[in-house]
Amino acid sequence: MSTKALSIKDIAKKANVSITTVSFIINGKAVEKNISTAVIERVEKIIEEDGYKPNQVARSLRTGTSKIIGLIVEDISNPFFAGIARLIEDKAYKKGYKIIYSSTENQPGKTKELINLFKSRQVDAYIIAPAEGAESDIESLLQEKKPVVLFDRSLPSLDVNYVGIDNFDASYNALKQFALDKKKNIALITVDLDIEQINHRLDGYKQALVDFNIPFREDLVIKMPFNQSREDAVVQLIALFELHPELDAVLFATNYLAISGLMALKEMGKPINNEFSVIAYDDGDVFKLHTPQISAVEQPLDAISDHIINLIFQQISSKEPVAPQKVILSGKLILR
Amino acid sequence: MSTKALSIKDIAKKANVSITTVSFIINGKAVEKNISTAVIERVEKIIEEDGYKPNQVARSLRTGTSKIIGLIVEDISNPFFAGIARLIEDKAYKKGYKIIYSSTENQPGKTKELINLFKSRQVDAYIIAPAEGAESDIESLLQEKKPVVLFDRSLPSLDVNYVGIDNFDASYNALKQFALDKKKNIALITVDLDIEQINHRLDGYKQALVDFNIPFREDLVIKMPFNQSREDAVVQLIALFELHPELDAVLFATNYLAISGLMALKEMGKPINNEFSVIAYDDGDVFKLHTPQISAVEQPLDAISDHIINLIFQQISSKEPVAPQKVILSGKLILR
DNA sequence: CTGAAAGCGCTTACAG
DNA sequence: CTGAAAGCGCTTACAG
Repeated sequence: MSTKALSIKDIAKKANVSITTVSFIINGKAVEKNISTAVIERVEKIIEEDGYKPNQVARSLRTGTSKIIGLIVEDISNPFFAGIARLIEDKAYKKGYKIIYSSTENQPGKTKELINLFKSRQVDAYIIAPAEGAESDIESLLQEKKPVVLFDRSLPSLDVNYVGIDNFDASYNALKQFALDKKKNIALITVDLDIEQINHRLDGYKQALVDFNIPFREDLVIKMPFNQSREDAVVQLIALFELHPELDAVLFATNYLAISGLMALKEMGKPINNEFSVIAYDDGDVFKLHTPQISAVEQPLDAISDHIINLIFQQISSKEPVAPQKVILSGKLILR
Repeated sequence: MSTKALSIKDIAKKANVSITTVSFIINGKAVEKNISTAVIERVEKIIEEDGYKPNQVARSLRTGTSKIIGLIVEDISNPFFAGIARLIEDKAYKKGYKIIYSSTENQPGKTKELINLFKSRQVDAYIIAPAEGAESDIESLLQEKKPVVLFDRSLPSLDVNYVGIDNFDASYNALKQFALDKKKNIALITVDLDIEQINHRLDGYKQALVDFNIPFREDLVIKMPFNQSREDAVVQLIALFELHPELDAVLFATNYLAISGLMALKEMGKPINNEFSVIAYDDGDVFKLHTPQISAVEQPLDAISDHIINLIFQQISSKEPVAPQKVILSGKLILR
């Protein structure tokens, strides 16, 4: 019924105490401030009965904190980011924090815009999968001593917390498997983004070729345009597979590229078997249910989220600056 | 460098005007308030150069609005909700609004908690896929004249905006297809939630059986526990399929149940073909890439998000109360 | 043991 | 054409 929310003033009046007293009680400082038990009980009863909830906005303005964590990713609907978002939300919620998110679509400038927007909302901490060219924006956050954790993509030039998998290693292991299977013509289908994670996936591929004595061929590393439509990707990949009938193995550097690739193969009627194998980054139902099942590099979502949240709260709760940590987990090669 | 953000006071001082003047300029009321062009230009230059951004928290406290929309869903990592979240984010962003989200996991009480939390943050509008028993919480929002749009699941007892597909119709059409294919023993695999959307999916199934002269069998409607693990679901479904070798068609009422079902079938080595067909709710890559491809009821994510956002902004921008609308779209049966 | 008052950074009715 | 001042709902240093 009440169209207007209760304020601390209303509670104070009703309880016949000052708003100071109510504030101390709300914030659990009643004992420390020697408020009498009688008063505490009276006030708490009124708060309970009237369903009073402190106005967080006023609190934010006064304290400079918001209990909100900003999450900036490339695309919240990508299963990898959506999974991380879900797990982070859960863990943050348990500590009384909420998440506000935004997708950058890798648009340059969007990261800066989002950070400014979040700043003006007094966001307490930032979890960011940085787009290309986000260094300076994140640098400014660090200078202001804001808690920041990057994930998925590191920015090597910055001394900042990071959680991710060893992409070099993951690619290397995938290639090692191909080498064991006597593959000779192994393509890497990747994306034309100059971000560390993607670069490492390429580096691991190259190093493995060297170590296993497979000649590197420039024309077997395909960098697909990032903002390409699904349809265009499928067309391009069909052309690729037709152009290179000698291919006997493919590593896809992202889950959406793998999906496009599988669609291309399905359309062509080209089977996946001992003569033609594929491995995809980021495991998912689609790979488990595919016929045949698709081998994949699984990122440990739960461990990644755990580390992110722990690093965030380490920083939030400590007065002194905490030395940034780089947490590198292992991607798990799941052979099927 | 500046560890402390600029305030309107700093700008006013630097420009040698009052904060009132600066505020008018920031809020585009300069002309209306007859501020001289010289002053406007001077102030705007300083704002630009110093990169001043108004503190949104202070603004919220003063105006009672936050330019934040609250999104409450069952699970943000479910592809359906993640897709909606992405599209809504985009459309809201263009109007200067941001999204704060939370997952309820269908826990009773969680909705109330989230609404209260969002209220205390002065969220301007609510987009909710309501869990069981959320009626009274949403009712309280309506009484406070907050903009609210429900989606995915309607609450028939409330006079509130809603966007969703015609689930009765979608199930009916799926069953019609099965009838055309001369199916006789058609199971519905659904979830044990008493929410409208799920009930309608069952109702459409039943009505179609009547209309197409197929006997209804209680034992072919399987209500799986909502919070069941993937593994348990697969075990239960394998048992089901073994118990009912006479089954010749299955309609899965949610995408995750369909995925569990496909895993069960794969594990059993039971093929999907003319003798045993399936249709799934909520299309996705996993169904397109499956061998054979799986027919599905596609929800038009883009149209759903468009309607949600339009309804939200209709309410936000109008002074008078707007009559609630129920937008019922069609699910599209994609036969493969 | 408790309260009056300042102040967080804005917006806006009012005054001139 | 522009400014001083009140007030949004809190927290907290200070006073008694």
